[in-house]
Amino acid sequence: MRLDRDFFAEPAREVARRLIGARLVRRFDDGRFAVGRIVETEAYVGPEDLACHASRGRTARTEVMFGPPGHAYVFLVYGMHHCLNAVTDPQGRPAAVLLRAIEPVMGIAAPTNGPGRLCRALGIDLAFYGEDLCGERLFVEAGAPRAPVDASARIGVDYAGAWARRRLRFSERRNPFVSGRRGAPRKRLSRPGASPTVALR
DNA sequence: TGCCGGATCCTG
DNA sequence: AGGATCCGGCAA
Repeated sequence: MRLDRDFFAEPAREVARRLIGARLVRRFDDGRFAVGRIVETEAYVGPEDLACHASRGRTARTEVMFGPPGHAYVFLVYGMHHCLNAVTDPQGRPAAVLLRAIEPVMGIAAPTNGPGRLCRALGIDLAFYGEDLCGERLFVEAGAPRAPVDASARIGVDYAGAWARRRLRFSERRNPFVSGRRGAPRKRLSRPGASPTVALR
């Protein structure tokens, strides 16, 4: 069942939590589909949230967040990567949920762990700014998480003071497609004098 | 009109 | 650990 606009009209935190396990569907112009289970999200809860772009006012870039929910807020970061958000909350209250990672289900043969990779894999760029997420090219189907949903601090928003510490990031526990530490621990193969205990995650 | 910084990713 | 790379926002 496809998620309708009412689903997105709820507070960003709720929507972010409920999107874990749902399926993101991208329909390309040639009719082919790409589908992924959403396994990681972040809530940007409103103008008072110093990590939310809308906290710096209503501008051309943030305009879509002030409009009706269920539309795409896409922006460019670091000059090369796109990020896909779903606008949430009732119209007039600017808030959104960043889609950070999906688990490939169908028609995906590229990394999808991380917001930039997700957009690249699905062919999403600034042309999708304002796209209706209850439309034909991009939509979401209901689905439930398969494991407990963890809440943690959002990534890359250290500048936001106390807001950076709020646990507004949601991820499906132990899902390997969640962004962040990939595969084995970074470098620590053996520490001199370390006890021979096995890897500690 | 110019400049600065970023909700990231990849390579060395 | 550092560089790529470019758009929006704000200062001038």
